[in-house]
Amino acid sequence: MYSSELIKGTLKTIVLKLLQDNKRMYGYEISSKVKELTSEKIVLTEGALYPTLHALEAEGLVTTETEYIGKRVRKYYSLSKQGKASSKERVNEFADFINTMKFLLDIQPQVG
Amino acid sequence: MYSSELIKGTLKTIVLKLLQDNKRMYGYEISSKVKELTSEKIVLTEGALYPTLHALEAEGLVTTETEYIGKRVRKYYSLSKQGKASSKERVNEFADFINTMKFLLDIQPQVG
DNA sequence: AATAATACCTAATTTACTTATGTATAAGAG
DNA sequence: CTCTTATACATAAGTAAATTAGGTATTATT
Repeated sequence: MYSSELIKGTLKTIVLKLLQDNKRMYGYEISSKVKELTSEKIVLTEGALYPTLHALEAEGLVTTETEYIGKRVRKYYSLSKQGKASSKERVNEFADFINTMKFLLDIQPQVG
Repeated sequence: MYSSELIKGTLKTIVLKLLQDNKRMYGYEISSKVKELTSEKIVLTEGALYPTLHALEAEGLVTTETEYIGKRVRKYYSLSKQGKASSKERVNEFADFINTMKFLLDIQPQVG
């Protein structure tokens, strides 16, 4: 687990990228997927995730569909057209940022 | 210039790393150096930098010496022993974080 | 003489979280 | 068959780390 400061500001980027790869996901699924993909190094708390999803919807970057599995509700999120564009932009910006930081912090790519 | 969210949480790491490379720096110099090294992609605002330097001092990670250049004051910062250790830790953690994020966001190292 | 650069500082506000709490259904363990 | 864990959503209060905006003063440049 990384110190919480580090992850700050990357949540929206992570969510948008996952939605780009998976078309349609619900909150709990996003959180599980990130935990799995990062071997629990990055864990999205519900208190951060749900408000972020609501913000993305308010910004028009995602659309939602509610479904019922039995009596249990699931809210699926999909990228809108702007969401797809925003996702690419954000990932590119982050990639650029990584390069700048690697240079600034003199981080070498590890061999092996 | 990156969106301000991205840079969040990296300020202390950047400052500690610069102090590790340069032994002794003053606030304005740190800010100028970062601007220069990143071609103005990362610009530390004074409202963020000075409180951060004070916090690092309060945490015992840096020590200070005040000098006068003519009548103008300069406050030099140097890493303490703990500061040096903390600097390495933070840079390593960030390097690890970068790798996790590259995987998660499917970022390829660019050729050329 | 006016402006820009150097050099420090802090207070009010905003942002993006964490922590805590709440509701409810479904599955699995003992 | 009851208890715990997992699934699945949500919000509210508090906190940390910025931004924004202001302030002071010296030195260099136009």
